[in-house]
Amino acid sequence: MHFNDNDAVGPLIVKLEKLAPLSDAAKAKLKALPFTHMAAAADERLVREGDVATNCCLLLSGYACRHKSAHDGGRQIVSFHHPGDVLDLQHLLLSRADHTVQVLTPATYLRVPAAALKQAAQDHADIAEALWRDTLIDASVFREWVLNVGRRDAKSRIAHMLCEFEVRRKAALGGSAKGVVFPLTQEHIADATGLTPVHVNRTLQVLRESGALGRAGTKVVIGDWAQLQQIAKFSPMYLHAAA
Amino acid sequence: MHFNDNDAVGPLIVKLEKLAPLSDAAKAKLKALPFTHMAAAADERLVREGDVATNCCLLLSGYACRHKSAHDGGRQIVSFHHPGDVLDLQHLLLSRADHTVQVLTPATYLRVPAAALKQAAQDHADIAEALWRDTLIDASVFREWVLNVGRRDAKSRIAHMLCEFEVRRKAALGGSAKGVVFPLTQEHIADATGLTPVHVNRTLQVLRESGALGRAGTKVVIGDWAQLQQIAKFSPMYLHAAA
DNA sequence: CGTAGGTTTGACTGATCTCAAGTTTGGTGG
DNA sequence: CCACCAAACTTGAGATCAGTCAAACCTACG
Repeated sequence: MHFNDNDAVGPLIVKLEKLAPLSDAAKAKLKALPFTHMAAAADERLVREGDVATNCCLLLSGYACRHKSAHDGGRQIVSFHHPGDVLDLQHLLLSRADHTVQVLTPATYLRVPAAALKQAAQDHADIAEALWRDTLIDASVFREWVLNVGRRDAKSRIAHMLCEFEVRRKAALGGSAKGVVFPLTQEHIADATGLTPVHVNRTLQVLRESGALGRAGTKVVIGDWAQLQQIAKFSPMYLHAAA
Repeated sequence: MHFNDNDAVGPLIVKLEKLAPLSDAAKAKLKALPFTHMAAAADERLVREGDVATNCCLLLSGYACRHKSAHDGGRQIVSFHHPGDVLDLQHLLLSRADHTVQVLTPATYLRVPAAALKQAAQDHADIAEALWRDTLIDASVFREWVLNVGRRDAKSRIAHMLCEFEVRRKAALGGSAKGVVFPLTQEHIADATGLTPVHVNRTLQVLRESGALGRAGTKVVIGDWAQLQQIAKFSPMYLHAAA
């Protein structure tokens, strides 16, 4: 199922041009990349911790996360991903996956052989720069998560995680924050913040009482965006304008 | 104080060759890099969070760390560094520092203009690959830290952090684990693990009682390396053989 | 409607934090 | 070599945040 219509890799080019200017030759190279359109059901795993990964995935629709497991079975989500994100660029140079990639919702994505993308980066310094910058921003976000999980209390920790999610969602999809529904269960939030689902539940109640958050059925929604950022002491510098 | 003796960048070449094979042309390019020999007193900051950073630092001797501050003043160390490490490769492509770089001990390092190193990477795909791989391993280590801080209890958390430190120290400097003295205060350990110094103190006592750790004056030393790894459930896969 | 997954609640436990003294250590200057 | 000092480490008691376990309760969806 190899297409070569130019539109399919469009989201990749859009993404990379935000990171570094691309020459026409580089864009042509990207358009010539082999790829496969894929669909994933909710909760499907794209890569498993310990696998040898030979593909990179460009998320087209839906949401995904990356997570690791502690020895006792505890799960830690280390990042969330939005449409347009490349999920596993580290597999260009590190073949053994140190974490699992899993979609949260039904999703579609483009699967590109890592070797082909790596070759594109070797041939075009501007492609390499864009991809490299993307991975550096990734690393900056991980650093912030270490701080978030290590040094903030439950309330600001959850608020901070949701702020980041919203800023990145908006960068990918546009729209305004008010009323945004997060595609997350309380268990996802717990796994991302290093808290238990029970404590997340209680903390969300507090955040709802203050109006910072609201609810849409069973899902969390933003109530007051300014207040949520205030509670989180959120400052998006660490995203390096990936936003 | 610009040298051009070939030996000075030797540690950089040694480091990068562990990450990717380098052509002779690439090595020549690295040897021609402009640099300055620097010395830092204990606790000196090389880069401050928020700075525009225009240099990269290759640590020659001594130890360093990177850390971020929470709004309430809480400090979170996000990585430790050993001789041979490049401290801030992210500044090749992200000019604004999202964290502080600080030495732990008196140290010497080579300061290289980021622009020159970036140019070297653009001219030589093998240099780019080695540097990129280094930053990807960095990111993998951050993911492990998120897990460590988010999902392990104080005892295994501290043990895990010390295991990583020792594996990386050994990769940089060689020698055996038994009796290794960590150049860390209990406050450093607390800042790296998201615990308070008081609780670190109490937990270290437990680890000493079991024999996993010992002491040399006021500093922590490894008592029983196998037991320490067992307590941490330490598995070095995430270091991607940076070890 | 029935069901499974997700959420909520209560009561209790426990790990870690806080604050506020001490005590030891390692370096420094006399 | 000793006395002193600052930094680092220890200790205790009490407070709290977050975890555990177990049972209900929703709510989306087939």
